[in-house]
Amino acid sequence: MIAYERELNPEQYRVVTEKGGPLLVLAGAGSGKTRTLTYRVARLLEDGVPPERILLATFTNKAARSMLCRVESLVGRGAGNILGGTFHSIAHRLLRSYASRLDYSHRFSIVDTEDARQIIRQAMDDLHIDASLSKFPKNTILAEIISLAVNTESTLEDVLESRYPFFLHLSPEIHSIARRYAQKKKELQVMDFDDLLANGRRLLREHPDVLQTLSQRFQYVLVDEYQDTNVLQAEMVDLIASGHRNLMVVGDDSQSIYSFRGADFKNILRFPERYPDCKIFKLETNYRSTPEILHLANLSIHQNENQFPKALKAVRGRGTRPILVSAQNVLRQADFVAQRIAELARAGVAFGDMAVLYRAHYHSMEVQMEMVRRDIPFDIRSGIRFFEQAHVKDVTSYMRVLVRPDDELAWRRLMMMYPKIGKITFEKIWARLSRQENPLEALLSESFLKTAPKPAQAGLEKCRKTLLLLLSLEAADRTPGKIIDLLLNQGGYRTHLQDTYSDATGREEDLMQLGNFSTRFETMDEFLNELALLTNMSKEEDIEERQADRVILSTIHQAKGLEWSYVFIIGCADGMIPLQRALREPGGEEEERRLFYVAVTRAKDQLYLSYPVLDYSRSAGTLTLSSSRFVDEISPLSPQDEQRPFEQWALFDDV
DNA sequence: ATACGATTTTTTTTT
DNA sequence: AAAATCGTAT
Repeated sequence: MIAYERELNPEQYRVVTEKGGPLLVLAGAGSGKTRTLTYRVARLLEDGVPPERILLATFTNKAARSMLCRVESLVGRGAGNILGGTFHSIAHRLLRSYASRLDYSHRFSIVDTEDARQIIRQAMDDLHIDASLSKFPKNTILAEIISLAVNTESTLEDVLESRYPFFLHLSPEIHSIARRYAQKKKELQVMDFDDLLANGRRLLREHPDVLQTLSQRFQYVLVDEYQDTNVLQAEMVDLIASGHRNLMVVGDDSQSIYSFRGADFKNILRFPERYPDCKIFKLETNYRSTPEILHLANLSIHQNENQFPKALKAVRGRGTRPILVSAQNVLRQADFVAQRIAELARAGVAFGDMAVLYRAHYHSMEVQMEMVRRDIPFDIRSGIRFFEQAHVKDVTSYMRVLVRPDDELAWRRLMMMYPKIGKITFEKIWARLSRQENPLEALLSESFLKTAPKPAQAGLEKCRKTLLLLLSLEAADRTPGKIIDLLLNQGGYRTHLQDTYSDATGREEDLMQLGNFSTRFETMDEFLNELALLTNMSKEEDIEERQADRVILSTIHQAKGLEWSYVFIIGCADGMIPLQRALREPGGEEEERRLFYVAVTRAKDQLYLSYPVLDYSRSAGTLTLSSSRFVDEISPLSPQDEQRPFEQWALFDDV
């Protein structure tokens, strides 16, 4: 038995022991939100609720894994039957079982952002819309527009009007592209990320028997990071919880930072309206940060209008005041950060206890270079997602055609790696190939080769050889690891890597890692299907990574939920945070302030805010920047002010 | 006509 | 650093 009363504070204890019904938990930063949630699940299990009747929706796969892990160690037995994961992965699992209900093959596959953009580009080609001629939005932007319309459940016009007014006059064309895109996805039997949610909800909405089964099954539904849900996700949750109405949502409206992908923190603000009988709990005791850091955080977030009133209460003793550093330029800023990190390290602080946070990846360029120069070990929570890198997509496209010979996107990628096969030649080859019962077998036949355009034949022959090589593997041996090995050593892919990239060795190592990673999956099919939903090779799980003592460089978004003793927020200039571009969005300033709040509340002991006074950009030349409005609006009136939230330092070269 | 290499631009955040 | 675009070679 767990000694709940001793291990939890009274706020948390009340939440954990509350019986059932709709519950809204407003959990401030560092208030033990995850702890509360895991103890609650443990408590349910101890009360005899079967694990398979609990649904736990989280924001990232990592959060789900670590939470279930903690639950298991609490109750001392497997909690593996709990359905836990991101909304996308939960929807994915439902759709695998019920795909036929929505007129999809149960073998549908998932396309990632890049694939989706490709399909949209094809849709534009089909409609003879040339993006380069007029000032027509590029496929990337179109993908965003279409996605946002789905996720906010609004019309394309609404999205255009609020976020892209300068494209409003093109709405008929954009509509036809969207329609064509949907049609193509259907033909290819693929779903994009948004389809997973939209179809997941459709399944529950339109198939009462499915809803009946699922809503009866899930006796308890728990949702983490509720402030970041969008309309589709919120409704899915409502539907699934409709059977037993034991719905607990946990979140912090002040940390809602994902509106760019449709998240609507009105879901959390209006939860009490949707569930008038709900009970509201607040967790406001902060165990993480010093009172000085919390003072700054509270001052900042109080500038926002739309929120539940709240204030974090510190339990820790006094620390040092945060410091605002104005540096002459980005190089000086980088120099300061690296210098300070080196000093702290010499004073005995572990590298792993320090982090540098920023609004956008490119803000960190100079810091990265300076860290390399000084030999400071660091890890970038990189912007480029592992599974989206070119070499990973290259090798997985071979796997894809083996599993699904009609996978056009995979074929396209695969063939275009060979010489003399570009966009047009591929179209020609595919026009013939796709008519065949099994494109893979057709390609392997000698006779097919002759029908291909002359210049491409040599490349195609190589392609054929490589595929034959892969097919020569025994079915049981046809694993991702083995395929990668063959491609590198006999398929000529190693040469291709070396010819194409300067960092070929690093990429080769990535591929070995990918091979290792794939062994977690039972079948190659499963591996490929899950791939699109993964962002990173869960570094937390690798023991090596956990022990690695490195400074973390991360965007604020990716830092959510994490904490460090020493935190440097760089680029605290107006235009960087708040980011100029984000201010144009409706509600942009408040969202950016929440982002700032998230960044500030990551720090446990010491917080440094820094900004460059001069910045250089190719388009605008040299610019003078001023400190962020988020800093200015809480600035002390005088340096003697006892309540001042930060000290000020200035770093300029001697003149 | 097509591929491919050189050149230019362009960066928010993520499932 | 990667993608989009442009110009040239085949």
